Formats: sequence, C-alpha cells, structure tokens
Amino acid sequence: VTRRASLWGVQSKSEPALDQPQVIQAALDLLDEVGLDGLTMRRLAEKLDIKAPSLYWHVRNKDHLLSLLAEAICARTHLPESTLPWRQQIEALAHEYRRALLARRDGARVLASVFPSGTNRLRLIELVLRNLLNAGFSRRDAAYAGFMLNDFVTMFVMEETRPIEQPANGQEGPPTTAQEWVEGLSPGEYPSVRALADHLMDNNAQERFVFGLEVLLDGLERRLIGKS
Amino acid sequence: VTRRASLWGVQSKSEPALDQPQVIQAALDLLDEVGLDGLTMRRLAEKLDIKAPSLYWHVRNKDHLLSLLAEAICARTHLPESTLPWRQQIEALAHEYRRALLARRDGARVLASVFPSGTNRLRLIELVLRNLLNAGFSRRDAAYAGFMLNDFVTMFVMEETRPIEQPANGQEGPPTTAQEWVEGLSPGEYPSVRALADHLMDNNAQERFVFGLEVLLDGLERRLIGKS
DNA sequence: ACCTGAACACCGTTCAAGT
DNA sequence: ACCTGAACACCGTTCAAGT
Repeated sequence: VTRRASLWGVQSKSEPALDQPQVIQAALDLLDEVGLDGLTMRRLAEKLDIKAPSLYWHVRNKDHLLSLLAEAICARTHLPESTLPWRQQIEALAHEYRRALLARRDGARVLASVFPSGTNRLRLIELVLRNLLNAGFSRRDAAYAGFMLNDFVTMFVMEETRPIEQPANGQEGPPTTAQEWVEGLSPGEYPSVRALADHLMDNNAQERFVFGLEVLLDGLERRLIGKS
Repeated sequence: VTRRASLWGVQSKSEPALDQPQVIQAALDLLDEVGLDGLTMRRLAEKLDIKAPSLYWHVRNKDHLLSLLAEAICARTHLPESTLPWRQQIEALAHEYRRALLARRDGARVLASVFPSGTNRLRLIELVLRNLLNAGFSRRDAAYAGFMLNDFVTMFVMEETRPIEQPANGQEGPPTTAQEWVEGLSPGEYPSVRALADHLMDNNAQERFVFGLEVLLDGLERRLIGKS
C-alpha cells in the first residue's frame, strides 16, 4: 500500500488519497492477522503507512471503526428464498449469520461490541422479524424471539471460537486444556460435570449448533400451537 | 484501608499485611464504582494504598484477578430445593444466576471474560446438569442444554445492562437512544423492525427473561416427550 | 483535504531493590 | 514476606502545524 500526500486543493488523480473503504479493508485484514485484542489504531495506521492520528480523519474513533467492521462482516450474507416456510428461512438465516461471523477472526466479538446498526445488519434482523410475524407471533413475542435468536448465534460463535487458555509459563494456573480441566475436578464433587465431560468439550460445533437452533425453534413453535 | 509493611520474618500481628480476600473485596468495590472498563490494576492498587506492582504478589495477573471476581460474584447464590421437579429447579437456578450477575456492575461481562472454574461456579453448573440428567436427557443433550442455559442467562444480562451509547459530543454518530435509533430508520425499509420497535426497546427485562426461559425449556422438554 | 509531530493521560507487567 | 522505584512496551485521542 503506497500513497502520497497531495497538495491542498490539488486533486492529483494519479496519487489517490486514502479513503474509508481502504481503511476498513486494512482493518479487516489486520483483524484476521492479530484478532480483536491486537487490533489497535496504532497498528492499523502502521499497516496503512500513515501515523495513528491520521486515522481520525477517516473514522470518528475506534468504536466507529468497529461499527464499520461489523457492517462489513455482515455483508455478503446469502438471504433465503422468501417462499420457504418461516422456520426454514430462520434456520437458513441463522446458519448464514454464523457463517459470516466465522468468516473473519473474532467476528462474533466485533458484532457483540457495537450497537446493531447499518444496512447489512438491519436487513438480517428485518428478515428474522418479518418471518416471525408471518408465522403468526404477536409483536411482543416476535421481538423477544428476535433477541433470542440473535443472542444465541452470537454467543455460540463467541464460545466456539474462544481460544483455549495458553500455558504461558510453567506455573500453576487455570486449566490449559479442556482435558486438563475436567481432570482437575475433585473426583467426588461435580459428578455430573465429570460424567458429561466428553460432551462438554467435544466441540462438535456444527452438531451443537443444530441442536440449539432446533431447541429454540421448537420452543418458539410451541407458542404458536398453544394459540391457534 | 490502612496498613503498614512488616519487617521481613517479623510477624507483626498488630499490622496485618494485605491478603487476597482484601484485594478481591477492593476489586469488587472498584468494579461497582467504575465498571469493568474502569477496573485497572493501577486504580485497584491506588484504592488499596499500595503501588501497582505490589498487586502481583497477591494475584498472578489481571486475568487471575477476574477469575477470582467471577468466583466471588457466583458466591451466595441460593440453591433450589432438591425435591422440586427438574424444570422448576432449573428455572430457579436461572433466576438466581441472573440475580447474582445483576448484583454487581458488569457481573455478566466478568463471567463471560473468564473460563468457568472455581467451586461456586462449578456448583451451579453441576446442579443444572444433574437436573437435566435426572429429567432423562441423554448425556449429549444434557451437556448441550447446559451450554444453552448458561449462554442464555449470561448474554441476557450482558445485553440488559449494556449502557446506552452516550452522545459524547454534539456530532452526528450512532444513535444515542433507542427512540432515536428507530426514528433514524428509513421509513420504507425495515418495516418489521419499525413495527416491533416498542417491544425491541421496552426493556421490560423481567418479562423478557421469563419468556426466553420458557421458550428454552419448552424446546428442551419437547425432546423428552419425543423419546418416551 | 489530508497527513504529521508532539503531547497527554493512560494501560499491564517485570525486576531489581528496599525493609 | 511484602512492598516500592524505575522502567518497558504499549494504548486512544487531541491539536496545532505542515503541505
């Protein structure tokens, strides 16, 4: 990435200045490289060959940058056929949403860190809510269900992608692996945790996601049956 | 909080040194005062009338401190009657868990930031899993359901307690209030979002929590009925 | 219009040294 | 055993100044 400063008022077409889309793209690349915790304004500036304060010409502050990243992460989600039954549409949307969050490192954490706004993200929300209304949910239930679905997917992916604690040093500490975690439990205590240890940490994420989605939609569907 | 250094090897009973419980208590107080983002090692040290490096004698690092805080937050949760039916026990545990997370500022964020460990927290998990197993769920389903319940409560409280964005400056920016947020939507687009705006932001949290818990447990219960 | 230099007010953490 | 001083390697952000 090479650029040059142009003189004030002189629109030098051969030396285009940095613009916001380029900043966002660089930030997305940096996010994939170093994760959300490593994404700093200073490192982003370095990547763009400018000094950190220059970034504030293109974005209001770091929070604004994260909002823009959230929007970019929600872009290019494939929307379901509007002729499908509501449940299948919502299932498809949930899977697409998860896919989008997994596509970039710490995508779920980025989404969780900013208030939902932006056309891409709102379009997803709109579609979920529309399907719930079409299904026959009351306005209250549709709104509450929308929260649940959004929260479920976001939290699921955050957990799914949470890196396991590293040993860091040879010292004693919190368990470094899931295996070590369960073995650290005193044998007599927490018998259920021990009994379920395999499944608590298999991290067969796809299977677990389908399970969760089914439970959630079953629970929602039951409210429709109760009414009609 | 006043203390004095004691001479090396001299156990001066009248001048007790700082110990870990005192550090934790001060950290909890500081958390309530300034929130998770304001909780820094340096401020905590200041509150304890020591210098920041001294803290590392009592806790391994900030992450360790947060683990200790998570444990403290999970303490003093009232456990349900073990004679109650599984669903009522889990409902009671969910409400207690939420209550504990709400009891301290940013409690949910603290819990979400550390890997689950510690006796208080494990006891809650153990009880949920035990009830699911008693209810007749397979080991796999019980484990997955445990995740869902934990994630639901944690995410719910995080959202419930997320402070609304402040105006900060007079400039244009992300919406500052929920009211402003929905009014900023272009009228033609996102009709469902607009139609549900009241319920998307009423933040009648208690009602919404009960709704979510019922949906979740209904969805889980359906899997039992399908089997027997 | 867009970028830099210098500065402010912070962070977590280490490590030798004090008592 | 417990604490301090000094330092390292960072942060986000502002603001006057450059071109």
